[in-house]
Amino acid sequence: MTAEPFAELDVPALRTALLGWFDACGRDLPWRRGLEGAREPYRVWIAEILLQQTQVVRGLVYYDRFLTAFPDVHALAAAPEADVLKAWEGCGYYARARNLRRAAQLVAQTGVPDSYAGWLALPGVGPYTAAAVSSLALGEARAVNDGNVRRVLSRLYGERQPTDAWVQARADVLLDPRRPGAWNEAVMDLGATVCTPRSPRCGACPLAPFCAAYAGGQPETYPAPKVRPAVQNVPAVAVLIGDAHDAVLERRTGSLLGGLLGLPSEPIRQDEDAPAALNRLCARLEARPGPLLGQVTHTMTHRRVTLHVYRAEAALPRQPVAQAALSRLDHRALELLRDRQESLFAQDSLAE
DNA sequence: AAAGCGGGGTA
DNA sequence: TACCCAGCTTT
Repeated sequence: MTAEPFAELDVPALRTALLGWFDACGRDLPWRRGLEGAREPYRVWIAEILLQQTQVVRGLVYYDRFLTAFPDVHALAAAPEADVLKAWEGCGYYARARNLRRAAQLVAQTGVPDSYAGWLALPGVGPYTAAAVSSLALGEARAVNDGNVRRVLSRLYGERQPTDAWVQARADVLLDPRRPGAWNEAVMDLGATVCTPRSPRCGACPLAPFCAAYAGGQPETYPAPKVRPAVQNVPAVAVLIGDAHDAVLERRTGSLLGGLLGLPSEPIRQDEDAPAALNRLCARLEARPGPLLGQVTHTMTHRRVTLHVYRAEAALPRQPVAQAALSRLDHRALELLRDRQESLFAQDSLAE
C-alpha cells in the first residue's frame, strides 16, 4: 500500500517544479558565488564542513570569520592548529576543524581533488560532503543526502522510517543530471525554508502536488523521530589558577572537546566526592587547593557536564584566555571568578 | 549497526 | 522539554 508513489512519480514534472521554485526563491548564500556547477572548491568545501550538523544562520557567521582568517587552502595548511581551533571556537564538533586543517595540508601537497572519490578520501569528508563539493564545484552528478533531503523525500514518498540507503536511492533517481548542483541546493533550500520539521509551509511548496505526506494530511509526522541515547551525567572538578584573563590551561585530549584548552580538571569517580577528586587533581599539578568558586553545568547533545570549580595556587605558567580556544563550559567556569571579582569591586566602590 | 561528538534554535 | 541542524569517525 505504500510504495506506489515511487513508481508513479512524474519525475520530469517534479524536477521542473522544484528547479523553477529554486530559481525564483533559492537562498543567496556567500559560498554560492560563481557559475552554477563551477563554484570555487575551497569556499564550497569550507562551507560544507562548517554546516555539518550546524544551521545555516550560525554557519554564516563562522564562514566569514574563517575565510578572513584563512583565505585559501595554503593559508589554512600553514596555520597552527590552535589558530584554526580559535576560529572555530563555539561552533562545536571540533574534530571538524582539526580534520579540515589536516585535509588542507594534503590538498596543498597533492592538489585540489577533481572527483567525488578524490574528495571522499580526505579526512572529515564523507558521502554528503563529497557529493556536495563535486556537484557544486565540479558539476558532477552526485546526489546529496542530508537531514533536509531525508525529510523532503520521507514526506514525498510517505515513508516514515527512511533508512540511509533508501534515501540515497531515491535521491539518485530524482537528481536532475542537467543541473546537479542546482538540484542539490534546491532540495536543501526546500527542506530548510518550506519543508521544515515542525510546521511545514505546504501552501508554499512546489512539490505539494506530488507529496504523499501532504495528501495524507499529516506531513509534520514524517519522518518518525530518531531514537537518541539518554544524556549521561558527567561530574568533574576543575581548578582556576590565576584570574579570568590569565589562567593555567591544559589541552584537552580524547574525543570530548579534544584539542581545545580548558581549566585543569579531573572526573569525579563513582566512589568519591568532589573534594577527593580535587585532591587528586592538585596532587597531579603540585598545586595547593583553595575554596570552591561554584558549579557550572553545561548540557550537550549527549552529555551533561557538571563542573565543581575551585581556586588553587601553583607556580605554573599562565596563558592569556582571550587567545585560547575554549568550550562554553570553560568560559562559564571563568565567569564564576569574573562575577566574583566584579562583586568584590562593587563592594569596594560602595565602601569608599 | 550503533555510539560518540557541541552548541544553539524552535515549537 | 523534545527534537533538530547542508554528518563523520570510531567502535
